[in-house]
Amino acid sequence: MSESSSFPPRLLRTRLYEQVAGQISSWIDDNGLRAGDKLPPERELAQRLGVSRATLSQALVALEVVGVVEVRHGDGTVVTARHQKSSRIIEAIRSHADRLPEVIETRDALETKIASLAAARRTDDDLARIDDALAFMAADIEAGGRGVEGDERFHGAVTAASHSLLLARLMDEIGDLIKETRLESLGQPGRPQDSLAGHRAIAEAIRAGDPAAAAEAMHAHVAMVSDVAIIREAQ
Amino acid sequence: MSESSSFPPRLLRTRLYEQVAGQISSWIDDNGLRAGDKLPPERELAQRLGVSRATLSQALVALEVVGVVEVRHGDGTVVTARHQKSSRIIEAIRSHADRLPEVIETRDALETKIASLAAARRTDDDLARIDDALAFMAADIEAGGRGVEGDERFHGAVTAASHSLLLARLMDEIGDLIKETRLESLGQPGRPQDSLAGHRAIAEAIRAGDPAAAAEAMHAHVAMVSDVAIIREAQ
DNA sequence: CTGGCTCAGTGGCCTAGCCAATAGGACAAT
DNA sequence: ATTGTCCTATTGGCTAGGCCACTGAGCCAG
Repeated sequence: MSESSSFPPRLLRTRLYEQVAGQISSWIDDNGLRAGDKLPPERELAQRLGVSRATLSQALVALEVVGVVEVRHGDGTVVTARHQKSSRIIEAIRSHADRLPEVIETRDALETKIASLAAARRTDDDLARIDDALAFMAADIEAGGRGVEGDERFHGAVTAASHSLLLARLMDEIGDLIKETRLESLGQPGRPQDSLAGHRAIAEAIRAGDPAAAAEAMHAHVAMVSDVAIIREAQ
Repeated sequence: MSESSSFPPRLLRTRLYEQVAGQISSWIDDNGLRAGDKLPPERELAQRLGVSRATLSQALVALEVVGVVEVRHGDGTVVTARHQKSSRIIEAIRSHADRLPEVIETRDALETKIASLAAARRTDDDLARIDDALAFMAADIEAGGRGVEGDERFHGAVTAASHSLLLARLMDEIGDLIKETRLESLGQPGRPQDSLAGHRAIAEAIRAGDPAAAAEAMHAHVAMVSDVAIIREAQ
């Protein structure tokens, strides 16, 4: 019983510190604060936001971990240089649907390399996992599914086969973004089969231990996904 | 007056919540807790660690932001599936010096793509910034420097010219790691000049608007850096 | 000009306590 | 048997108020 993915919005419950962190963050933007600028003292800030100092403190910890501010004992809280970057970028991209091409580009850059490394380094176990993913996707499509999960597993298995923690980490980083493109792509009629064929070509190149062929196959595969996204764009 | 880099260890001052977060994190590892497993109640945990509930709460916020745990009101605190991933990876890589090749690989994947995009999209302003960086590096080397900052500026300018927020974000992500390889590479005698020559080749391809040539030039450049790193490895 | 001192401002952390959400059991209704 | 309702112990959310520790700036003696 394949579950429809649109269920109750799972009404999010925010903790107070999250709201506070968000407000501070946007306050920083709105007032154009730059790196080095100071935030108001905790006591004042807490009062202005209507929360206790303890809660405000939690919010500051969160912002500190994310790298937006730096809390200096005895001195004050200052805005960091890294602000603007990191996490906000993901949001920015998510909001601009016309950023989709960027996701494709990035995916192409990473996965092409990953495929060639996988071809050079894959162990038999890696290969087995790749085949498993392929079989899973085939069965799903056979049963009328879109093969979304199989697709995800396949790319995960190939990434693992590349034996590069760093590349895996970056793929994980943009994982959510990729998932969106995946859903769009596999939603097109006939796409799942095409995608499966692409996967098979990639798998064969990896099995043969041919880096160049693997890279080329992966590039072609990503390009196929790209078509869809760009077509949607043009609408 | 170039400063010797070995100064007082700048004794780090940790906040209590950081220590607590660290302890909890390693406690999770040591006891082999898996996704879904529960942590002890806050009251008990705080007492065991000898801190107040407020401080423990900050630590949990930090761990939550990083994605190690999920705090559920009224239920408890559970370990997340994402544990092991993300932030820990960077540390793991930093500690294993033999991971350097991974950095090179990743850099190659990203920058090759960035170079080709830059060739296709660069504006005149982008080009001007690239030339500025080139000139800066040349002047630095002329004056006996190693051109470290110029190198950094150059790659930053090329990244900007690619006009891809996502790729820029990922480059930023591994920026620290790259910086280390940069220092190693440019420390070799004769390297700065070679590096500068490589940059010029890249810049010309971008100026000419030739994506394939730019990609190739960047690939060759990264490969050159790679040589050094691998040689060090073999020692 | 340098070094030591003081002091006001600011964050770090704690204690104590009430409020709110959740899970799970008891029990009624079906 | 199954389902729905209510109760309650457990557990996190948040606040209030207070003391301690650190920082930076100004002052003063050398």
